[in-house]
Amino acid sequence: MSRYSAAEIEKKWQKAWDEAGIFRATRTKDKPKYYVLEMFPYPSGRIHMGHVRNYTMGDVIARYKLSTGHNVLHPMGWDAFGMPAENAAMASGGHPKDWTYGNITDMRGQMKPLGLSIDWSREFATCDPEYYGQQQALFLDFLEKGLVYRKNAVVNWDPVDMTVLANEQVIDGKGWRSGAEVERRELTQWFFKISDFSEDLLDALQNLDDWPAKVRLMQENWIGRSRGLQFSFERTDGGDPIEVYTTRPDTLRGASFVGISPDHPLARELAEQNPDVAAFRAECSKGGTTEEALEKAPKLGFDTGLKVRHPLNPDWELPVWIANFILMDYGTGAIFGCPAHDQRDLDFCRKYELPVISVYVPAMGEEGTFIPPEEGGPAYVPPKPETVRYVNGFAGEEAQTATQAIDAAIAFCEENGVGKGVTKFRLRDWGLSRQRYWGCPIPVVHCDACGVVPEKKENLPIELPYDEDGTPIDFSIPGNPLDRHPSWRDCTCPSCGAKARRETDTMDTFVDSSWYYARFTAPRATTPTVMEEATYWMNVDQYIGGIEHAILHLLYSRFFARAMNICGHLPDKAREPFDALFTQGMVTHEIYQTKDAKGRPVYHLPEEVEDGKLKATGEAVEIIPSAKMSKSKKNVVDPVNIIGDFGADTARWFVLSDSPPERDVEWTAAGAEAAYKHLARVHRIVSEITTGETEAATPEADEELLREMHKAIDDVTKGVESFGFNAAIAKLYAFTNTLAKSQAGTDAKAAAARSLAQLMSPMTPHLAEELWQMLGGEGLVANAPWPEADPALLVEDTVTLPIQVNGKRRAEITVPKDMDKAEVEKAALAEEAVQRSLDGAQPKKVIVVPGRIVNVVV
RNA sequence: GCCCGCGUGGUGGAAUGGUAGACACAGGGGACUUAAAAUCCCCAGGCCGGAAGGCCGUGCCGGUUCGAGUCCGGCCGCGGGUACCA
Repeated sequence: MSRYSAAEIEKKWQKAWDEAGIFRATRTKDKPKYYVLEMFPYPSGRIHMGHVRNYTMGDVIARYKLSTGHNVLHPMGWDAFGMPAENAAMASGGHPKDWTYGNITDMRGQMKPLGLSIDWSREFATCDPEYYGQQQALFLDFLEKGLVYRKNAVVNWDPVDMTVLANEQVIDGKGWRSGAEVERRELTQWFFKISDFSEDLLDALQNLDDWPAKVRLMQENWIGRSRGLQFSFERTDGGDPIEVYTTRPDTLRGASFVGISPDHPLARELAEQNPDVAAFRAECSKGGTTEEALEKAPKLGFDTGLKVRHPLNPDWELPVWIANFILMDYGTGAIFGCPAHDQRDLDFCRKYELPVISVYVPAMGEEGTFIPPEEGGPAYVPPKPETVRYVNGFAGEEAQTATQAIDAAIAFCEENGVGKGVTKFRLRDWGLSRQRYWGCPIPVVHCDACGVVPEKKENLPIELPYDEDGTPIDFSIPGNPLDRHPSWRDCTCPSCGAKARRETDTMDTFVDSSWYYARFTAPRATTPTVMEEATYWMNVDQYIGGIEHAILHLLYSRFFARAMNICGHLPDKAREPFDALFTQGMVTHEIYQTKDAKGRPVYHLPEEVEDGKLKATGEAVEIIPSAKMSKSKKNVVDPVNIIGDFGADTARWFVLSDSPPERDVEWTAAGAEAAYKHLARVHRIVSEITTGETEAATPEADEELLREMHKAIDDVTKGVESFGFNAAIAKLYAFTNTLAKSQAGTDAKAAAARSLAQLMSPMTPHLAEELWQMLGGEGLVANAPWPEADPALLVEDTVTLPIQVNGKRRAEITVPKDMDKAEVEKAALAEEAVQRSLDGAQPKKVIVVPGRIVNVVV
C-alpha cells in the first residue's frame, strides 16, 4: 500500500497544472467570467500565516469556480512602495529598490509551493515603472478633470531631524528617532477631491449586498452625513462675524461661549497682534496629528477677550475662546459651546468657570436621577428624547424625538433669519503628498514663470533616480533624498521650456493599491487600462482581505474607480469595483516569554519551546495568550517550515479548519499535526478501497453511503459558497468517518471516495489530484465538473422532534416528516416523560413548529 | 475620546429565534504489539445520583418571547480602525 508523501505529490501536481496551463486567464466567450482577488501583499520579505490563510481562501473560491464552469481570473501582485523599504535602507544600507525586488523574489518562491491557482503571467509590482508610470498618467487625467488640487495641510514635524513623520513614527508625541517633541506644521500638499463623491459613496453602500454589514456601517459613519444649522455670530467689535456649523441647533439657547480652532483665520489674525495668543497657538501645535491624539489631549482654552451676540437675543453676549479641541477641518472651524448638553463642553466650562445653561430637563414625573450640570451633574445628553420635554421650545413647540427637536430648531432659525439648514459630511479630501523617496513621483513641475505645470504624458514615467550621479542614494540622512539629489529635480517647464524644478513629493501608497485590481485586467497595457479587457473582467466578483482595510483602502478604491470611470478608464458598471467582499480574521499564536537579568522580557520562537520549557536550557517560559503573529513578539510560525514538515495541503487544511474565516485562528503545533494525520488517513482509506481490501457489500450499506455522499456534497457546496470553510471541513471529517466505517461494496465506496476527492480539491488540491488518479478519475480533478447533490436523496422520511414543557426539553419523538400538527400534538402529550413533567396540570397551549419542535405551555 | 466587531466545555469552535457543545485538539479507558510508534474502538460541559433522572450552564445585570448563545437596553473585558503602517 502506498503512503502519503506530501512532498512528492505536491511537486508532481504543481508541475501537471503548470504544463496544462489551466490557471491562465484569457478572454473566452463560452464561459461566464469570475474574478477573484485577495488583497495583494506588501513584500516584507517572508510570507506569514496570515498570507497563507488569505490566499488559501481565495484559492478555494477560485478552484471551486473553475470546477463549476467559470472562466476564472485569479491574479497576484505586490504592493511594493512604502516606508519599510526606506527604513531597511536606513538601518542596514542598500537601496529600497534592491531590497524590495529581492523580497519579491523570496516571497514568490515561498508562495509557489502553496499550489495556488494563480495566473502568474499577470504579476506586477507597484514599484515597476510600467505600473507607476500609468499611475502618473491617471494623476494627470484626474488633474485635468479637476479631481486633484493643492492646499495647505498639517503634518507631523520633527524639529530636530527637520523631517515629516508618519503617524506611526510618532510615539507618545515624540519623534521615533530623535525623541524630540513633535509639532504640527503646515505644508502645501496635493489632494484628491474625494469629498465631491461623499453622497454617492454613502448612498451606493446600500447596494453592496454582498459586503459585510459591519464594513458598510463603518464606511457610513466615516463619511458621516449630518444635518445641521450654519449661522454666524456677530462680533460686538464689528469685526468679521464668526461662522458656525452645529448638528445640535436645538441646544442653541444653552450656548455659553463660542470656540474657534487655533488654526482659525481669526486666531491667526489675533496671534499677529498679541504674543500671548501666538504662544497659545504654539502650545496647541504640540503633539501628533492623529484624531486620537487630538481627542485625548487635555482640553486647553484661551480667552480672546472678544465678545459675540447670541443670534436669538442680541442682549446675550458670549465670550470667544480659542480651544485646542476644535479642528479647522471639521465644519467651519468654530463652534458654540453648550455645556449642559455636551460632556466635552461641560468639562471645558468647569475648567474655565463659564456658565452652564440647561435647555432640556427630564420628563415630568420621572424618577429624579437628573442632577443639573450647574450642581455638578453630567452634561444631559437626552439618551431617549421621548423621555424629555423640550421646555424652552422654539416657538413654544414640543418635540418628541431628537430629530424632531433639531428639525424644529432649524425651521425656527430659518424663519427668523438665523442661518440655514445644511447637510455636511465628515469625509475629508484625501491628501496624497508624501515627503519620501520610495513612492510614485507626482508628475508635475514647478516653474518660476508658469507656476505648477503638469508633466507631458509622453515624458512618463517620471522614474525615481537610483543613484546620485553614480553614488548610491544615501538613506542615513533624515529627509527626502529626492530633495537633495544633485540633478533629479532639474527639468524644463513643459509649458514655456524654461529651467524648472520637478515636484519631489511622492504619492501616498494607498494610491498604488486603489486601482491595481483594474490593472490586473490588462497588466502590460501602455495605457492604465484597456476598456475591452476591463469591461470583460470587471467587477471583482469576490474580494478578500483583512478587516483592517474596512475604511481607508476600500473607500479610496471606490473613489478611484469612480474617478477612472470619469476619465474613461473603466466602464460605468465598475464605478463600484468590488461586487462581494469578505474580510478574514488574523492568524494568532501564543507568546513565549522569559525575563533577562534586569527583568526585561525576552521572547522565544515557538520552535524553541517544548512543553512550556526552552528546548536549549530547560528554563520554563511564561505563556502569554494568543495575539496576532508579529516579529517583535516572536510568536511567528514560518509557513515555509510547515510546508517542509507536513506539506502545503496540511497548511491549507489547517488554516481553513478550526475557525470561521472571518474570525482569528490560533495556530497550534498540535492542530497542524492533526490536520496532517487526517490527510494521511484519507490517503490510507482511499488506498485501501483501490486495493479491494473492503468488506462484503450489503444493499442497505450502499444506499446509506450514497445518501451520506449526497448530503456531504450538499453541505460542502453550501459551505464553500457561503465562506463556511470550517463547517465544510467538519462535514468532510464526518463524511470521511462514514466512509471508513461503511460496509458498502467497493464500487459504492470508490464512488464516494471520488466525491470526497472532488469536495476536498479546493482546500487540498494536491492530495485531491492524487486520490482522483488512484480512483481512476478522468483528467485533472481541478478541471472536473463539481459534483451535484441529488435532492431526492437529501430528504428523510421521518423527523425527530424535541418536546419542551415550558421551554425545557423533556422528551423527543420520531414522527413521519409530514405528520399533521394535531397528530404531532397528540403524540407529544402521550409521551410519558411529558406527562410526568406536567404532573397532572392541563396544558394551556401547545406550540407545534413543524419539523422543528413542540413546546407545551402550562 | 470616537466608530466597528468579538466574548460558548480543559482548547479551537458548531448551532435559519426552536434538542447548546456538531467536527476537531488535548485528556481518560480499551484493542492490536514482546514493547513502542502508528492505527482502530469507546468515554467525556459542571454538580447530585449506582442508574433512571434531576438541577445549573453561552462574559455580567436586566428586558422582549411559548421558547434567547441568537433580538433589545445597560455594563465589563479583548481586538480592529481613527485619514502619513500596510
